[in-house]
Parts: sequence; structure tokens; C-alpha cells
Amino acid sequence: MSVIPDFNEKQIQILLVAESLFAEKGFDGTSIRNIAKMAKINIAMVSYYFGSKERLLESLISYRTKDLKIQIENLLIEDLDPIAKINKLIAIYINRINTNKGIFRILHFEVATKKKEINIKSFYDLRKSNFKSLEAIITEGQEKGVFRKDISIPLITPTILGTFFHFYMNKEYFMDLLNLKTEELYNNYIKVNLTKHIQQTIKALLIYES
Amino acid sequence: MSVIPDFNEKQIQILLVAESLFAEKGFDGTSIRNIAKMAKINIAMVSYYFGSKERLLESLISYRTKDLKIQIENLLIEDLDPIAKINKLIAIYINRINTNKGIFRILHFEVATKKKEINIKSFYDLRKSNFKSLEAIITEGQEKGVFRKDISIPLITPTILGTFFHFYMNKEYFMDLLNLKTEELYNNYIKVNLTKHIQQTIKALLIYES
DNA sequence: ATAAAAATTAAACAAGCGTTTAATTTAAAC
DNA sequence: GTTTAAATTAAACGCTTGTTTAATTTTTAT
Repeated sequence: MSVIPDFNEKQIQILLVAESLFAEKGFDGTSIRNIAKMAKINIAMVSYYFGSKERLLESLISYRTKDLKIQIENLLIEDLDPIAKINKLIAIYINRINTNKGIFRILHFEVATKKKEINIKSFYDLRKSNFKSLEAIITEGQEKGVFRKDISIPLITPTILGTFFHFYMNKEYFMDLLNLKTEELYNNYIKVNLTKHIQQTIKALLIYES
Repeated sequence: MSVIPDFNEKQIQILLVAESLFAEKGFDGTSIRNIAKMAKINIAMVSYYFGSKERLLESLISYRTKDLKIQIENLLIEDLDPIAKINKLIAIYINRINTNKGIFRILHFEVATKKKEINIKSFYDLRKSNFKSLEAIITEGQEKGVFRKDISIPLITPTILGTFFHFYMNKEYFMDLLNLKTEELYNNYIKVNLTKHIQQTIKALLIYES
């Protein structure tokens, strides 16, 4: 008995098209006619299946966030030293966002402006759950005497995700600055250099005594 | 002889109203009628003064970014030790964005989606200039033997600004997580704790030997 | 095969959009 | 004080928006 509605094939097809358009042009910048045309359906089908454009967005968010919870919880029970755990957490974060670019971009953009109206509870729960996992990992590291005691755990996530997002949202600027001439080089830079940078940053923050 | 157009009082009044609405509801989410109503002008005045809605946004960006360059360049010639200089740079960054919330929010949101069409050269120049300043400060610190030699300078700015923005863009979530019950407490947390956290992070990153 | 339910369609709806027009008022220049 | 330019207005333009309607086709169940 899940509270998350199940979607049929047609609905999922619509959700996927909506995801790519919302990510590219924003929620307000995308019309139902855009979606219908790209998904090769009648414009009435969106209202028929989802009720409204807003509820389509809500459906998309719950569709995408419902299965993103497990991965990090599994990390908790792995037998790794604290630093390795944190590094793996960062790698999971970045990889996950990278393979779900669309929905994360939408969440990042729309939740900030539409927050009052949209049901983002599932997203909110996901964040809370991830925070608890991070807290557990850091506390473990502190008990083992590896991490500093005076760490502000709530500011770790902004450091990880913020750094990544800022890089990811300013793609053009950084492709120019770092002389990355193809999409592939840019993505590879994220996977190798940026990930390493963030891991290094967090490690320094958790260990370095001032 | 400035290439940046001068705006009269009426134009500035419109720009300020547009800034607050674009920041709150996004560019696509704001209509010219919204702006006209709030600014208590006729809807035709926007076209009359700026030509179009897009050019209004361009005008707003150049109006806001034209005087943001000097502050950081002055920091270069101050007589401070490298760490103090970096700390001051971070404080300047955060304070500046905090007192120009609106335009930075707009830039962050719209530039990412509209980048092809909008003339954001002034913003681009500002970033390049800031990067050069940062590079100079870090190189100085390396020559004095205070900073590590293997620092990826292009990834310092994403770490500073990204961390800040992620915190700032998810206001509601962090007010809840950190139990900050008023706007004032939230802003104070940014000024004290978040700023300190970012300074600490960058310091650790620049100094800590792995 | 028939009846009921679900899916799909084209068309229309009113409302809002950015922009332009042409007329009028206000200000500046001489 | 008259002329010229700038500012402001209400109205309309054509177009797009999200949503609903009512008719039709397709699928499912009996």
C-alpha cells in the first residue's frame, strides 16, 4: 500500500518529456502544448492524467524522488573507515545528481520560487533522511577520534552540493575558464577533478586543526 | 564616455520593481502588467523605455553589475597576510550578494536558462575580473609559503559561492533544520556562522597537507 | 456480441501575454 | 506664447496560455 501513485506507461512517457522540458526551459517557460507535441499526445491528456500542469510537476517530483533514498542508507552499514565513507557519500551524491540532472535542476529552480504551492514533501523527506545518514557517519568518525569535534554538520551538505551545483549551473563559464572544449571533457572534469576537489575539501574541513 | 546607458529616475524606478518581481517569481513568472501595476505606470512605458521585456532584463543586469567591480580590486593592494586577505574576500563576497540578493538570484536563475539570448557580457566580465583578483591573492600566498602549491584555483569560487548559494536558496529548509525561527536569526546565521564556516573551509583547503 | 469503462480527439473557452497604435497631456526650447 | 519634443494614456492587436467540453474511438469485462 504505497501513498505514491503508480503511473502507467503513457503517464511515464509524459513525465519524462515534461522532465526534459522543465529542466531545459523552466516550469513557466514550458507550455502544455510543448509537452504534448514532444510526447506526441493530445494536449487534453495532461489534464486527463494529472489534473493540471502544477499537479504534473508534483507527480514528476514524487516519481523521481521515491527511489532515491535507499542508496545512502546502505552506505551506513558498510565497513569502511570514516574518511572512505565520506568520500563514497560524496561520490554517490555527485553521481546521483549527474544521472538525474533533469529533476535536480527542476527541484533546484522551481522549489525555490514555487515552494508555497507545490507538494514537495517527498523531496523534503529525502533531504531529512540524507541528513540523518550524514550525521551518523560523522558522529562515527568523531567517536573513532578521526574527525574534529566542533563540526557544523548542517553546513557539510551545502558545501558538497553547493560546490557541485555552482559548477554545474555555470557550465558555459567553466568550460571557457578551464578550456574544456567538449561536453565529454566537461563531464569528465566533474567526475574526476571536481569530485576529488570536493572530497579533499570536506576531508580538510573534518580533520584539519586550526 | 560610458558604454553603459544612463537611466533616469523613472527608468530606475521600473528597474527596481522589475528586480524584486523577477527575483521573487522568475522572469517568465513575471508579466509586464505585474511590473506596471506595482510601479504604478502604464504598461506601455516598459516598451517605451526599454524596448522589450528581454531588454528590460538586460538593462537591469548592466545597471546592477556596473559598479560591483571596484571593491575586490582594492583588496589586492591592502597589506594583509594571505589568510586574512582570503577571509576578507569571502566576507566581501557574501556581504555583497546579501545586499544585492535580488539581482544575484535573477542572474543565478535566468542566466542558466536564457544564456543564449541575453547580453550578459557585463556579468561575464565581472566574474573574470574577480577570478583574476582571487588568482593574484592565492599566488601571493603560495609565494610566501603559506598556501599549498597544488591548489585548483578555478574551484575555489564554486566552493565559496556554491556553499553560500545553496544555503541561501534553501532558506526554508535550513530555517527548519537549524531551528531559526525569524528572518533576523537566519540572516544573522549567514553573517556569523555561515561566513565563518566558509572561511574555515577555504583555509583548511589552502593549508592542509594531505 | 453487448454493455461499460477508459482513452483519445478536435474544438472552443476565457484569460493573460508582450507589443503597438494613435491620441493626448506635459515639458522644454526658442 | 508658440513650436517641438518627450512622456503618458487607453485601447486594441494577434497570439499563447491552461483548462474544459462533448463527441468519438479503443479497450475491457461480462
